[in-house]
Amino acid sequence: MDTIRKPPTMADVARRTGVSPMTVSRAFKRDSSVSQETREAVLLAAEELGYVFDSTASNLRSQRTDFIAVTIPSINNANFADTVRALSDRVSERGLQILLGYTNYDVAEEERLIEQLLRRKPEAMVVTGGKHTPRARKLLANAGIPVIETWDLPEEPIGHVVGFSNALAVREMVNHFVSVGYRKIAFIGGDASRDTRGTDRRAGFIAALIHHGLDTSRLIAAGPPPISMREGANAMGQLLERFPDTDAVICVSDLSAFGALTECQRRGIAVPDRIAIGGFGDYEIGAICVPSLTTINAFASEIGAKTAELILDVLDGKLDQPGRVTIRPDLILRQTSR
Amino acid sequence: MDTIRKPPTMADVARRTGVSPMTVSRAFKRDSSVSQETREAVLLAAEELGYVFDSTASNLRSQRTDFIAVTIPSINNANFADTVRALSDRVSERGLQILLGYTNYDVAEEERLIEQLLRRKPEAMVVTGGKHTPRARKLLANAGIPVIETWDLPEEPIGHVVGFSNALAVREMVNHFVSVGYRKIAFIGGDASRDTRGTDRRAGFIAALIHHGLDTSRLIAAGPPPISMREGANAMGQLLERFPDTDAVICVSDLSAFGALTECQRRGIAVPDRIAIGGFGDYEIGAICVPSLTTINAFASEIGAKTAELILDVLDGKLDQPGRVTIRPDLILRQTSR
DNA sequence: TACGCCATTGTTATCGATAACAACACCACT
DNA sequence: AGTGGTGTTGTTATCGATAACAATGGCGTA
Repeated sequence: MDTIRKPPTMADVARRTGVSPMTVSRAFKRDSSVSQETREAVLLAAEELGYVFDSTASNLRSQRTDFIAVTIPSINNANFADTVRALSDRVSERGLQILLGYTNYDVAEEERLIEQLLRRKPEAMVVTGGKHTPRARKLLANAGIPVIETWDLPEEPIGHVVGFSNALAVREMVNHFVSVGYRKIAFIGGDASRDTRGTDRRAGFIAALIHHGLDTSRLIAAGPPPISMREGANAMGQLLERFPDTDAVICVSDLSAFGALTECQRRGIAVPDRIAIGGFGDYEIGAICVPSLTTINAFASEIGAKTAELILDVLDGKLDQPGRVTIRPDLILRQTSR
Repeated sequence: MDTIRKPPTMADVARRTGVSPMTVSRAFKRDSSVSQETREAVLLAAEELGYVFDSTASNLRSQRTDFIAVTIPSINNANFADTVRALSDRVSERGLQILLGYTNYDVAEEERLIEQLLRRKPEAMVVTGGKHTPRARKLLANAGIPVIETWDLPEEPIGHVVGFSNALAVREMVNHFVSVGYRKIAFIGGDASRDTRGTDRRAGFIAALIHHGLDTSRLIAAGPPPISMREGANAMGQLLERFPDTDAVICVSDLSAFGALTECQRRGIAVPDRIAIGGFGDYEIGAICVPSLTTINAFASEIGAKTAELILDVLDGKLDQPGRVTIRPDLILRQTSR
């Protein structure tokens, strides 16, 4: 009859191998000083016993968890997913694991999430964006671990930064649109208060129009983030009714831009001949759809990779002052605009 | 001058509040027996000291981590992201946190990942798919925690199952296509050995064609997974050259189906008049694109929600035998087919 | 031969919260 | 007054791995 037995510990493996627990512990580390022979014997005994290494005990004693905590606004967004993937790929080579949480584009939720993640004692904390509640800032600043803000260039960074200026990127698109002759340019984005990157992009849009002396009233608020394809399509419908003479529209992301494009297709409106469309983020869909989307490549994967490098450098003690990596977004001209 | 001081512990908070560490511990739990007065005093002292609860110690002593480990093939896939989000939303209400890893559609990588995740002592383990290496199966079976296989209906489940038959779902689409008159039907999917759900879908496709006495040679292998828009477009190009008289094509996902659609648009081939297209997964893009995509809704979010409910039931001791939740995918007819 | 270095292994105390048990005060009810 | 229950707090030992230090044996070199 099977009795419910407790799972084996290192002590059990040690007994079976005829060594001390400490030797078992060393055998499970990569580069520690155990003879090849002993290590193999230990690992064999462990496999036979069905031993599974217990990180919780290791974490407490060694005061290391090998977690990298990451917050992103949404798990369903290909841009953020790309960043996380690049980050994860890079740090997992070093045995570090991503601990992921999403904020739903809400700074209050972000605060809760940050507090929860910090309890797990991660080695570093990566947050998306540079706007946080005062308490979240305080928690991060006092956590005693490297903090990296991404996808933004905050004026007063908490620690390290790997990002770009959302406002500047959109401004460059506007400059291009104006240079090729568009004058009645609209913006489709989310409600102002929530998605801070979206708000920055809209601010850059308005600033650029003012700079060119153009009308800034063509702003369509597509609801609370995330603004995806459906919201983009609806917003384009509103735009066409409220400002029928619009000759170009810039959308907060490629997803909404694609939605807007399809709405034009449904209404038989020629893109780009009657209205041009610009997106943001260089999602796969923008390169594939017909006509393909003019957009801005923000180098999502590169943000993740650079963040990983920065974290590894800090953990290795190679960097003792806050790092600031600035990404330069790229305007990609395709078929939805001149 | 600031000396580097160690972060405060419960003992520090206890001293400051004038109570025992145990009382502090209770104050940080939700429903434990501390007076409202004491709790507030403790939390105030904690806040003043900048105390952050240390999960690593709690995890070891209580033998609970409140982690739910989850493996998905790719973090960049909206279907799996939907499942994880629904799962996460449900379990986080109960203080459980998702520990996510991705396998890159590779069972060997899955094995490594499962081993790594089990070391963290999760309360339950959710895996995507029902095909695993023998060692992975053994690790899961011996882990002593609830195991839930999803997005599949394995013949010999390890533990619980929340899924559907990929083969059957595609078979139903084929049946519909045949019933409305399509006869030369092709399939676009990934290379056979990798993505097991994709392979199941192709198997269902072939079985259905055989049942109807139709030609089964129109199979396009679009490379190793993930098969996304670009691969779908390339595969459609191949299909049109190798089997120009094809009258319908079923794609392994909506992403590849959309890519295929755009290739037709680039070549001026009428959809669905000259060739019909079917997708899989009911991604947002399929509902928005023009023409909209005929597809199969596999209820990704529902899989996550049902998985969460199952986990909570098991952890509450309300379920002592393996659960098997079968999802019934839905054929959604839209504009890319009759 | 003697010395010291290196590789390998062992011993002891500890990381910080909490399970299990004990104790105390206070109140209601008989 | 005595009894029992409830709500609140305290005490002690412990979860399982490992940091820090110690010890051993083998080998090369002077």
